[in-house]
Amino acid sequence: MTDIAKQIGITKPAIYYHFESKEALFLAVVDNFLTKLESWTLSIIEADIAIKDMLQMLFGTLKDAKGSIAMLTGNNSGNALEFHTYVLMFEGIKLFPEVKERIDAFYTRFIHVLAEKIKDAQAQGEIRSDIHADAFAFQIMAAIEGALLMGILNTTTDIESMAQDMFENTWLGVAA
Amino acid sequence: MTDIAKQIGITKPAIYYHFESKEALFLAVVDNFLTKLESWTLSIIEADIAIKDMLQMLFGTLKDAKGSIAMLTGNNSGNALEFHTYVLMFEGIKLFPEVKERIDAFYTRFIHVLAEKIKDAQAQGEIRSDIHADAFAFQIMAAIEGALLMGILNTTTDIESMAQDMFENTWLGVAA
Amino acid sequence: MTDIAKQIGITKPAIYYHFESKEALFLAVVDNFLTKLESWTLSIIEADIAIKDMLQMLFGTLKDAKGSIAMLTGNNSGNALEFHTYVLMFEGIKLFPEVKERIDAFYTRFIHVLAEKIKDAQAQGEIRSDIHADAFAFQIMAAIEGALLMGILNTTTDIESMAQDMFENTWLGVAA
Amino acid sequence: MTDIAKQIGITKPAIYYHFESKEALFLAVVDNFLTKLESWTLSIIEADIAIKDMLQMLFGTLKDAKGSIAMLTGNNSGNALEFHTYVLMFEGIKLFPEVKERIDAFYTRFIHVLAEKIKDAQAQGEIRSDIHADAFAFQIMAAIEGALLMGILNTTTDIESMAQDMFENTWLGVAA
DNA sequence: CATGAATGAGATTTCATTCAT
DNA sequence: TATGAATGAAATCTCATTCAT
Repeated sequence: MTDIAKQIGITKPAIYYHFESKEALFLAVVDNFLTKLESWTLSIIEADIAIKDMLQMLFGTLKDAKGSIAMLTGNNSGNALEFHTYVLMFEGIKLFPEVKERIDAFYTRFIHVLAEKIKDAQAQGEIRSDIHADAFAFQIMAAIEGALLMGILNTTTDIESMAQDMFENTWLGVAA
Repeated sequence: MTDIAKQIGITKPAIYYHFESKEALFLAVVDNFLTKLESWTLSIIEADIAIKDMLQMLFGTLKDAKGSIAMLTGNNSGNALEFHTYVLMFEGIKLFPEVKERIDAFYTRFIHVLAEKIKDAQAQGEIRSDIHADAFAFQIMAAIEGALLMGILNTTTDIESMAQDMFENTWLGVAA
Repeated sequence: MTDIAKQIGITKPAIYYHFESKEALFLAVVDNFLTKLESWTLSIIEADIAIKDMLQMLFGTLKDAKGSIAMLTGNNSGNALEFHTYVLMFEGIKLFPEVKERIDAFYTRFIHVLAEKIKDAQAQGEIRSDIHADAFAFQIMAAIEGALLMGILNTTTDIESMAQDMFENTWLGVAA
Repeated sequence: MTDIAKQIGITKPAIYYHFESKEALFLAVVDNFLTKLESWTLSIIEADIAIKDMLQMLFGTLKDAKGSIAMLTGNNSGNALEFHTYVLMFEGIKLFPEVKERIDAFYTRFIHVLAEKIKDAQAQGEIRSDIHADAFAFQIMAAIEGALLMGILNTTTDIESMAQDMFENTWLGVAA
């Protein structure tokens, strides 16, 4: 709390005027982040575009992961930010069951919507019919989440440059 | 430290007899985990088996993620373990530059070895030659890491049951 | 720290609000003492008075050593004080190089100023010219410091009563 | 105790085999030092030599203060030793009334013996009769103690080179 | 005589929180 | 709204001493 007060240039009691406790402040931060994350993600996933373009967009987010996170957090103080976003989520889950449930629901919804899109595309003949649609939706989500995580854990590999190739590999494998 | 001492049935000073500080103890834990993780992972990735079998094995780890982590940590006290393994890694990275570097090197090596396997398979005619091999290796790693992460963040979806379908989708897409 | 907090009627954390650490608090105490000691001593040594009167004053400080220290420390809780002043200085030297340097400079300056006074007095014909001036300045300082120290180590001998005789012996020996 | 055990290359319990407690060990050290100091000092002060030669010898100890202390402590690990000898005495006084009394008696005896010598010398016509003998004995002791102390506190000034001049100043002043 | 591994008691320090103004 | 100065509770760490072998 001392550090936060110092950073924003007020005193500790002033923080307590606005927030009941450290946990309440923290929850407000997580809450704010999740709200933005949800609306941003849904704006992509519920867009009325062809499946190929949607996959392109999804893999495209990897090309500017830093920019996206800076937008979501309202902070672009650089490199450590993505890392701290993960820490934020993990701490949030540890402390608040409601955060855990919300993140859970977020993913479930994301995967569900994407799976429906894929099934439509299969009906439409755009995607091979022998692909397991639910697993594929999950797989896309996992590949993107995993790539973001590895962008933090494996700084030697440059993900941003791989995003396009990953998309092409994926599309090559599922296009009807 | 009080909790740890209580758990293992000794007094706090006894811990300090064996470890210089709380951080040193923590580093020893992370170190131990990483050492096991590295040797286990390399035993898979450097096995002399067909690429299809290797992919099958890699996705197979998702089927018993809990069991694998229990083995690596020597602890099978259940559900929260995978979650805490991530927290362990994140804290380790936050505190020790050496841990960050080690994890980075681990992934780089993993991806490199896998990419070579894939290129060999392409030369052998087992995998389509129009697949971007480096991106594909990265993609496999990311999909598995992402799936593990989502196993924690999205408990509603049952990954373990999806592992086989994910493998089939993947192989369908790349097999020559 | 517990004892100090109790003595001054606050809690330990309150001390830490004002001082970074136990050492910082200790340094502040030593610093305060040295600052007062320096200004008090220089007010004597740089006074514009005859050498004989100055020597008289210097030996005179021995007559009320306890009072002088009580003044410098702002504490007159009696007997153990002089002893603790030495402990303070020794601990200060042990812990902080800056304290060592400051005390060193203090003595060097004191001796230098006094030696100049003595040389002037020799030129003036007040002090015998065959006296080694630098050594005599040092000797005065040493005799006074030594007498103060012995006031602590040898409580059987009553220094205060000897101060006047010491001055007379000294003056007898050097007066022209 | 850990440091001491490490220094002398044994384990802590081994120290406790030889000494009841930390304080007992410390007292043994102080005791050993004081015993040597007493016999060494008395061998000088009770020597059957002319007063002038005795003063010469006393001031002479300043010329090799480091050597003398190394001899008394059985340690010649250099510079910090004199300093620690003072710390030893002060701690000893703080902890053990018997040490305080012993040091007190040591000085009292020293001064008494020296004062008698001086009175004899006055009767003999070697020293001016208008010198206050008791104060002079004390003064010699104080000058030497003070010079030793300043050798530690004021390292800028080189005492060893001043020893001879101090003696000459002193003798000049008291010789009949 | 000696040791590796402890321990009880307490020292220093931290930190979320609050009081008085 | 805001602050300087605290505080209760607990965390990390130290250290003289001892136990079991």
